[in-house]
Amino acid sequence: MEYKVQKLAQLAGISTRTLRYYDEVGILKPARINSSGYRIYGQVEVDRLQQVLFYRELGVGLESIKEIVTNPSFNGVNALREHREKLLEKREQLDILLANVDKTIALREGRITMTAKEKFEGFKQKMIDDNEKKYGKEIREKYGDKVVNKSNNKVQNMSQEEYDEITRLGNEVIESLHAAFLTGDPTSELAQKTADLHRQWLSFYWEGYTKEAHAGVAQMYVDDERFTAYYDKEQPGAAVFLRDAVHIYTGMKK
Amino acid sequence: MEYKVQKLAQLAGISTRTLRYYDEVGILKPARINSSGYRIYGQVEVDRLQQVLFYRELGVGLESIKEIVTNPSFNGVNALREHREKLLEKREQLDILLANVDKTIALREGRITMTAKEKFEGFKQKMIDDNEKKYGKEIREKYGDKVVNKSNNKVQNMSQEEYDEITRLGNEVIESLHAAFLTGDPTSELAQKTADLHRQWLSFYWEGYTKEAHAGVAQMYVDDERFTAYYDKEQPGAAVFLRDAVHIYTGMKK
DNA sequence: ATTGACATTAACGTTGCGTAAAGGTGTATA
DNA sequence: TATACACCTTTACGCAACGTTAATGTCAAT
Repeated sequence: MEYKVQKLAQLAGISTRTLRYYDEVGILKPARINSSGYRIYGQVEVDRLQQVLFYRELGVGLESIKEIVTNPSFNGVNALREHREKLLEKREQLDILLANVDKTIALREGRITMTAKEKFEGFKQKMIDDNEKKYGKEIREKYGDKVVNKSNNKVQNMSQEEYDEITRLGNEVIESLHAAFLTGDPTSELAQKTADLHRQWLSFYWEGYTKEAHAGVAQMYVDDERFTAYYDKEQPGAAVFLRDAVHIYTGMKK
Repeated sequence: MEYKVQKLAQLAGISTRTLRYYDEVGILKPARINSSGYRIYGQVEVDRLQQVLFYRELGVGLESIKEIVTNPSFNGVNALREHREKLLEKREQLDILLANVDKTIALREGRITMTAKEKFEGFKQKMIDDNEKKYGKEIREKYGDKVVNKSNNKVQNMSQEEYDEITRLGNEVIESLHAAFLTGDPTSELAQKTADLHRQWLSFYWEGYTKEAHAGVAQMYVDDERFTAYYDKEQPGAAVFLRDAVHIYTGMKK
């Protein structure tokens, strides 16, 4: 049995364009071309097309399909396994997106009144601007623009609740540090709790928390006098103490 | 503070091409163009860009983003909700793909040895070909090419186990029909069990089982003499009996 | 004056076809 | 036999969101 494009197309439930395209990219060449230049397909091609469509339904890309169907020695299962991995990745990505979208919707339709929100937006912007003015350049040099921007974006899209929460956490860190400092022992339970609070606080600004980065920031509190001044304001030595506590907390203590 | 493309680009962690593209499609126009034709962005544009990138990270399309950021009255939350629906659909699609891929992998790496498998592939192909030769045209006319192709594809990608199972089921239908026919009552338990077996058997070939289609096929067994002959071979009247049983089973009995 | 970093526009490439447009082929019918 | 009509062909733009040359202009410093 021989078919021209349209016959084969409706046999397979696809368009003639698709068949021509498959010919063009070498996925499925017709058995022969007749004297009028028409594409003529035979049984072999029908079978092959069936394979192609099967893989296509699984979402496999045409390039991979081509490898599978043109290369008899090619292992279809392995290709499928690779494909599976890609699908899994995509789904994870989707899940992350969905979580963020849900979160954003929840925050946006939240209980922030318009005027209060506007004022609040001003605060946030000020917070970002201040930070940029004070530390912008160094921080950007140290961590790269992307990280800083992500952080700023995060702040900008924060809700009142989140803002309150982060402020509260910030105060808690200070209070906890104050109490822990009095023990004089960075390994003490209180000091470790402080380190943990500090981690939570940081996590508001950072996408992916890592121990290394945490330890790095703690070290910066000692190296950069502006930070040192902030933490040492009421208790000289508090910055060093916090760094030690965090280094122990993160297991970065040499 | 004013920025040219590169400054703004690295501030935002994107490419200059992206900025020019956003200008081109009207998502983010520069504040002004200087005498040399350079794009100059100000604080307003930085803020806007931050918004754009925020929505972009949520996977929102540029068209929607454009609506959101250029139209102050536009409701961002609603756009997000729409977007959320799209994401959910995508994930469902992905899940279906994944399930099918997994299934295929499991079947392919199954216990069919190469030579046995090849022989088996031959059988399957023969089965498809025979069917096409016998009933192809009519069936295709009645149910459309897509349905038939899906069915054929399904058979072609069946494992030995599935093939055995379907053969076994087919026999079971015949045996059960034989026994039920002796009761003479299509409403009898045995007859209804036969109808159920028949449903299971059909479901191997069909994607979406519906009562209507089931009833239709049963009717065809009576209308088409080739089928009638097959079922009536040992017991004349069996085809009609099966149809009646199925019509009762599916609730299609007028 | 030259170099080097930065800017510009223009235009193709990516994936898998849909959708014309412009024109040959095959056959049934007036 | 002319013509209509269904079917075939190639060519090529369009989609999303930019990446990637290529060719060329601008600015500040050497």
